[in-house]
Amino acid sequence: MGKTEDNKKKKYESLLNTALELFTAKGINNTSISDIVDHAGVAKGTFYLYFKDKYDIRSKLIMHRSSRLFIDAHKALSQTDITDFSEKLIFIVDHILDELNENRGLLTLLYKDLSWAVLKKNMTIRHFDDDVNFYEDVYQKMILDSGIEFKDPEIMMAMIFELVGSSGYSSIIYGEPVPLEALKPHLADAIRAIIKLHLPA
Amino acid sequence: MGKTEDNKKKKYESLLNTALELFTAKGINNTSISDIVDHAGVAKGTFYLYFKDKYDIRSKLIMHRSSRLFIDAHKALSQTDITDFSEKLIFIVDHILDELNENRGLLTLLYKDLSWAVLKKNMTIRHFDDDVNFYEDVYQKMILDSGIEFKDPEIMMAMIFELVGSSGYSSIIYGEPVPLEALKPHLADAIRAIIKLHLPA
Amino acid sequence: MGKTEDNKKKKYESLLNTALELFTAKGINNTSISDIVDHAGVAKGTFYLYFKDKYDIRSKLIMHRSSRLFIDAHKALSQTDITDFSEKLIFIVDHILDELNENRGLLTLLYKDLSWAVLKKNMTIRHFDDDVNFYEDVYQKMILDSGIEFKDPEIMMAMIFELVGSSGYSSIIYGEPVPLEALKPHLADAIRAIIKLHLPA
Amino acid sequence: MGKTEDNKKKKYESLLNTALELFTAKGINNTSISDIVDHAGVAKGTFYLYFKDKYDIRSKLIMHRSSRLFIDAHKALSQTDITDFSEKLIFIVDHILDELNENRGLLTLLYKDLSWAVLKKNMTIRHFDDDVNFYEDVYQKMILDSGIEFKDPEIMMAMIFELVGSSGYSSIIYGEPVPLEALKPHLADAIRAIIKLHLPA
DNA sequence: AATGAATGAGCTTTCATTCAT
DNA sequence: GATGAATGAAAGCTCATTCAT
Repeated sequence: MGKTEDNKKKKYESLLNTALELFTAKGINNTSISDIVDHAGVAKGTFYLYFKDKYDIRSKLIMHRSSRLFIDAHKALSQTDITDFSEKLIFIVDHILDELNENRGLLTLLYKDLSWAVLKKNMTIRHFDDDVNFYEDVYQKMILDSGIEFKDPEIMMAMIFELVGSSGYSSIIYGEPVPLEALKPHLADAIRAIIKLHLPA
Repeated sequence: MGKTEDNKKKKYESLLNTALELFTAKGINNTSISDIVDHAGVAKGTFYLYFKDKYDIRSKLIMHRSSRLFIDAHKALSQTDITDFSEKLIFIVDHILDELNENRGLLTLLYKDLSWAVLKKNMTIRHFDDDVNFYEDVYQKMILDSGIEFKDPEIMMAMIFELVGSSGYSSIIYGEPVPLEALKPHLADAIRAIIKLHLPA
Repeated sequence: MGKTEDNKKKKYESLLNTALELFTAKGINNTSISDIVDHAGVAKGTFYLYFKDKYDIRSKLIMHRSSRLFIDAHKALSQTDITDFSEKLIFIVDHILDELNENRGLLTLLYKDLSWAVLKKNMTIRHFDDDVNFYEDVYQKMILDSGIEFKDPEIMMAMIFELVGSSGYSSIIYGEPVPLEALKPHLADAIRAIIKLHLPA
Repeated sequence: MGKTEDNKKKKYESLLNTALELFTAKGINNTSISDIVDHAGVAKGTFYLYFKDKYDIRSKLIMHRSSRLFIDAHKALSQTDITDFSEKLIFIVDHILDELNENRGLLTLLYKDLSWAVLKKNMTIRHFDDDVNFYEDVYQKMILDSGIEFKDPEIMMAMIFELVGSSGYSSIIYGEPVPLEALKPHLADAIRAIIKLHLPA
């Protein structure tokens, strides 16, 4: 890799990381591009070499970071000996919720703009070498491995995703209706119940 | 009510209604206070007599409008002869989703800032004479009427609320994972399953 | 006139006058709105209360100042006892050229954007109380007074206007093909010749 | 011509042609050097190897293109059997106006910065092998051929040039005071009248 | 000669807020 | 209470120019 190429990557990543910090700390509305470049130590014009605007860098961040959440959860799962499909999914859910609980800034960033629809559409774009498509690479493989022929597996996944995301957000950020640890078993029950609804007759 | 009093109310409501129109049409970020007062036909200074800022008027709007959604749904329910608790809840859910489907601007406004936590906390403030507290006035009464002693009724309601809100949003706005009409039966099944989980042993 | 009203007029005129000074001194391309408001002693936002942008203030200036040139020339004419139509026109031309020769900044500002087409179209708008429509108020009256029924009087006027404006500009700014005083008699001859072409058969 | 030499010429001309396209399409103020190099397919730095700035490339363009107008007109003239001096000039004028009418972008580019003064001064610089000096190579030869000893032939030419340029611009761009075809005979008459003024006694 | 990443001064424009009337 | 002219900080964005490669 040439010196220039190297430098470019450095600046690009510096901008991404800085933006994440500021977005999670102050929110995107209160973060200006001047803020970002100042903290990243690059000139203002440089920002526009890599990103269209604030919302461009945000969406790149969201996709990259949400991918990482799924990858991490999946890695952790592979080091357990859980075999049941439901329990696998619950493990992943718990793992992701724990990570978000540790990093509430990230949760806030992701939550506002990450629905199942957005995730599914964008997960196919690999922003970095290690981006993964959860729906295709992980979820569908898990279903295949389970040997079960679910009815409407995508709707099933979408409902679980929305339930977990939305309830998890409320629980972590507001402690409502109960704190995360208290919510988890209820979520697990609900997930099992939703999966059961989609088992073949 | 005096003439002055009358005039005050008029200006106040003009501001509220105009803000709703503009927020739903252009989003809150792209709506300025100048926009609001211009369209409302009052002077700029007048805005500050009634509201602290843009976010103040928004939160007042959200509470008022979400209340109305529940009131309308509940009124419609009272004109049916549905008696089963699950079916009542499903009726309310369908009714609200239909209204939001008709008014997607409102959905967008409400969605980002309306979680179970916010709703529960704010529903106790009556902004207008006809505001209603769904959780206390409607939901708890429905439970009482059902004669069932649910386990953790608030967690049950919260999960249903988050599942419906989040999935409904994706479905209405993006058509993902399926359009609203196709989603409804799946949501109904999921709601019944969640309720079942909370039936007394 | 109220105090506020008075103040408004003051600021508006301050902006106009300052803009003229700067445009003539540095050219419009090298004059920023910051420049204008700084020199005019008003806040930046104030500029936008009165003008859309730099080009809006320019066009208002052009119309106002070109009107004044014609008014001044006409006033001066009325204090002579010239009766012949051609000589009247030549007097006006000389007078205007002399004024522009004294104020080359104004000439530069006017020249690039003031054609017969623009002048005719805009002269009907009265930007200030004393704006005058040269074509309707002055020129047509002069024709009437002359008692002559010219062929195509508008084309005649347009050609004279363009010839004088364009040659005058070159002469004043570049001294080409000859300095103004040397050019005047040639222009006078050409004007008489053009007028002669439009005399009735 | 070596390969490198060849390549240089190619880049230079690519820049010139691209600049002309963009200037005529969007105006010089709205054309950036980035625009030019992007469309020309060369690197940004390369621009500065050949031109000082935007205005440098413009003035080179103006001279080159205005030369071509006169060359083309003169070539066309040589294929007619017009012998009279006035009619020759009128033919050239008509020819140039027709070309500019077909290419209004070029007209706009030329008009703002092309007075008799500029033309005369710059026409002596040969930017390309085929550049021609209208004043020296064409006009003075035409006068010689006519056998007439005009009074002040340069002033005569300058006035005709300014009259035609300025009236033609208004007519083509704004249709004022009349469209080009209607203007032509009036211009021809005016040209003949001006020439007549400069015939020897 | 040619490149194009990087710069940062400087631009236009918006807009929440104030306060004299 | 109601007004709306005035403010000026701060935003997003552009772009001519440089210079290491």
